Amino acid sequence: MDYQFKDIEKKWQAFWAANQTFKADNESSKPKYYVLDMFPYPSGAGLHVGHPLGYIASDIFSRYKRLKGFNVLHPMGYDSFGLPAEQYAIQTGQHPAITTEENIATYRRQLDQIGFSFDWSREVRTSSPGYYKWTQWIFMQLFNSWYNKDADKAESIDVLVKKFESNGSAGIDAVCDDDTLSFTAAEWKAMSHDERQSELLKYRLTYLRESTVNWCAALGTVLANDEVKDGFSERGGYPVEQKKMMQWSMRITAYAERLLQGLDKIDWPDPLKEMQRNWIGKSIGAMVKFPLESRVKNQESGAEISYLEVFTTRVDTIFGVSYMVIAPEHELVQALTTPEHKAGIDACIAQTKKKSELDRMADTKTISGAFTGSYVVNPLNGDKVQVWIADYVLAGYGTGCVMGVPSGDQRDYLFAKHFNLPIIPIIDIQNIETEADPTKEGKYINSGFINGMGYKEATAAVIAKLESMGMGSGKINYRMRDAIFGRQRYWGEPVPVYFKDGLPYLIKEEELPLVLPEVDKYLPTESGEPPLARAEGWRYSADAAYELSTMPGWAGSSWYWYRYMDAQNDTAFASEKAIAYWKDVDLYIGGSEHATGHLLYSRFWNKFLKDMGLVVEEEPFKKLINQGMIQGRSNFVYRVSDAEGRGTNMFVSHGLKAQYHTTPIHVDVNIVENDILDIAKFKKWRDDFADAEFILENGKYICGVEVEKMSKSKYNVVNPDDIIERYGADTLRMYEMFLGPLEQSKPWNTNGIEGVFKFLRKFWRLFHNDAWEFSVSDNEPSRAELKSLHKIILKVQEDIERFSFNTSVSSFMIAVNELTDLKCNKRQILQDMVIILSPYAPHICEELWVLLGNAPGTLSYATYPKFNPEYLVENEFSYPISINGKTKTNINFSLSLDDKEIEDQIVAHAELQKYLEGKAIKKVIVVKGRIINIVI
RNA sequence: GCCCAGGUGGUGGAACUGGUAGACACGCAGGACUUAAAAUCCUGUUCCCGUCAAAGGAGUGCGGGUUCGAUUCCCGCCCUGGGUACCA
Repeated sequence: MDYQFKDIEKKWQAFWAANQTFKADNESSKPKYYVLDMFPYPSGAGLHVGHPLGYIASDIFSRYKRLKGFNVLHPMGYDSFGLPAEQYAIQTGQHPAITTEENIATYRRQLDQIGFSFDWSREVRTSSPGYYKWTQWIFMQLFNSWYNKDADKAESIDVLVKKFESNGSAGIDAVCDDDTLSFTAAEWKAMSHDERQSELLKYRLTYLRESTVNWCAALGTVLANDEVKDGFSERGGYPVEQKKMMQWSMRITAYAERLLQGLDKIDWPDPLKEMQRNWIGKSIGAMVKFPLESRVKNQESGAEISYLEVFTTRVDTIFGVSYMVIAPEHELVQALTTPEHKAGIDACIAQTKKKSELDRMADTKTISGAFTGSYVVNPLNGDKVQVWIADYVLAGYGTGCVMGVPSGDQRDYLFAKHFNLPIIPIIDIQNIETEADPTKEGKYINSGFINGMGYKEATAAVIAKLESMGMGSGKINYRMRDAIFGRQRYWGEPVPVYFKDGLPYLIKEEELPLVLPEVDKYLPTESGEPPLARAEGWRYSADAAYELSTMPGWAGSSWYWYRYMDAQNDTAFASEKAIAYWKDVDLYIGGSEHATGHLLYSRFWNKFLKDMGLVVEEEPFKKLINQGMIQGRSNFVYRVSDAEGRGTNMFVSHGLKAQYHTTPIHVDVNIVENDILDIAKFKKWRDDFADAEFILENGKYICGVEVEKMSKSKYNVVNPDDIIERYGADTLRMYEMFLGPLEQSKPWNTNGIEGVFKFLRKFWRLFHNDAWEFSVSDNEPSRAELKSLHKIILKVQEDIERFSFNTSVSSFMIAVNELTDLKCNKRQILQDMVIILSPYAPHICEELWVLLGNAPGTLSYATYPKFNPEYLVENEFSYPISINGKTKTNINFSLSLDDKEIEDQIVAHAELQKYLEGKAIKKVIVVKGRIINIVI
């Protein structure tokens, strides 16, 4: 029979499901190996061709590891809470659970078609109560914990309470809020219950704090940065401003140093580690207090403030300070502003509120700021320094307050130039005519007692001086901020907390899961409360209301790999035994776009769970591979605008669009063929295009093209379904690998898929005679056949172990081409070929495996063939001969000759004379088995 | 802006540790088989100049550098993609 991929694939997928071929056991005499994929968010667009890229790679690896004798855990699930389902719910009224359920069914069908060796008995869904019960449970453990810096780990809050009871707050070294009180044991005991709870909240690893959010008053909701475009909501185009709001936060900063140190112990791509290091942003510097010329009152806390404190990494430049800047949202701004400057300050704050943090940092061209009218005093030279506000200073980083040193910092330089503030040179070799010079070389000038010193000496001297004055000290600062953990959304895990007298308390453990209540609409209430406020009668008790915000998208994904170890467990997030067996993830494959989100939060929760003694490894993912993103190829039509700039019904072809005013509109790539629009389909595609008219070129409408992220909203999603229908899953699997290096991003195209399909047919044909009858020979293989086989045994093994799947597909092609040329149909060769190819193309291999006379289903647990180097031994090599680095010819030499012997023969070689142009040979470089270079 | 990655024929890519640039495919051109098409097979295919054949020259985003030798290492620039804390 010819290669009937449809029948074969259906048959084996059914076989694997019926026999639970890939079910992993939680005990085994084999070594364990845990291969994890980043689980997908089940979007309404279905699985697109980008998803399987990583899954195919991990599946090849899993199948390979089974062949190598490992007990492999390879699970799959769904990260099923998220914004898109909620937005869809808002538009249609459809409950997100229903949408999600449907999407998951689609995903499952699509995944099954590709022939993955997942253990589906362990499937997880973050939105199912049986799962999020444990997400809530972990939240509770965090709430019940504090970070003890002395022990350098999280501990139960009860330990802290005991310390307070015996010694008060003395000697406590915790990661906590900066407004904790000092008290004795007696004072602690004298506190009211509420006072104690309020104090403890400042230490808990999940806690409430004021955070800035994108607030859209018109929609009455908080928006993701994603939903905000240029200061307006993407939906509706309403203005968005920055607003402060009480939010749940996670004290991830407690783990900053451990998150940083842990990077050295894991096998992750260096760029990704680098991104995390930069995100954590450890900087060694100093805190410096600048006394205020006159004291002010903090209007929020009522405290008297006598100084502004800054963090700086260049304390040595303190004599170059010519102004001070605080963030526009800094709590002292109003207090520092003098009446005559109030108008300017208020205008500046209003401007800032319109910009997101990202805009503020990205925009270095517009320099804006305002003088408050107040002054501080430089503690080292007594200079009076103006206090400004400027939006390049962020309240969330450091102290929200920066000392301006224009000679050493470019942003400060531009700011000083713009507002005519002094620029003081402080280092002798500094050149500050046109820009700042941040040099650390040279000797200090204009710098009081450090004049003449070098950088290191000066830094130490300044810190020592500040410490002796009580005006500063050395300090390590992290750029990373605590993670905001509340979302004003419906489709997420409810936070297992209720409020009584304004203080948060956990619900009881036996009350878990706190199930997401039903609501009439998925929008915020008219008064701007989150959607959960709509749930009627949903309160903890008559005098205690539930927390109304839900958890962020990353909550459920921060521990899911443990759930796979013991997915059905009802009494723990995973049993101690299961965790002790599987321990951690050996190989994790996913996109680098998660570098500073998911991958950091997961490490954080893992470290916390380790501190609690609940898991055994400090790091969750031993080895990580980033698969590249398969990008979409978007098509555009160009809508012509009229004189007033309004869109018309007329669309102009790409080549002629320069003659009109146009707006590009994404068009579904499925109604475009080779960039030519199918006009009939276009008119049917959306109602508002039914009467569209077109300006064509050469009778065709040519669409514009752009490469961007594959996404439903860009109408550029390509499903794997069509490809499977046409070529089968084995072809899809091999083609996605053949497309290029796993780690590289690339736009999707199907240009080369025919070649892969032809390869599989060619492979099938090796086992069949001209009449398509199965026919293999039991004769001894020839030396040439064995050479082809052992070349591929070695190559595929090496390639899989360095995740170079594209090159092994090429090698398979070469091997099959060679065996076809040799007309090889020897069982000894072909049986091993089937095993080697099976991780890549499992269906066809299962079929051939059985045709070869093996028991069905045993291929997955067969043994990878052993490589024998004897078959590859060569005794001669055709050396490329280059003259001054330019290859001229090839000459054969025995590989047993040493460099000197080759050199002697080269010098005497007659054939080379014509290349030497009569010049003398200066030097001969022989690289054994590689190249010979003659220098003349 | 900042952080990270990438840029090689008409296309996807290969060259793993500084050692023959373009493997393997796609596409294209020509041919075989066929009434025809599909399928299959064979030959050619980086560019320029040129030939019966050859022999030259250029060439891995751009400009420099190190080296006997650079796609690979270093410096500067340009372009593209990802992240930038409420997309996941």
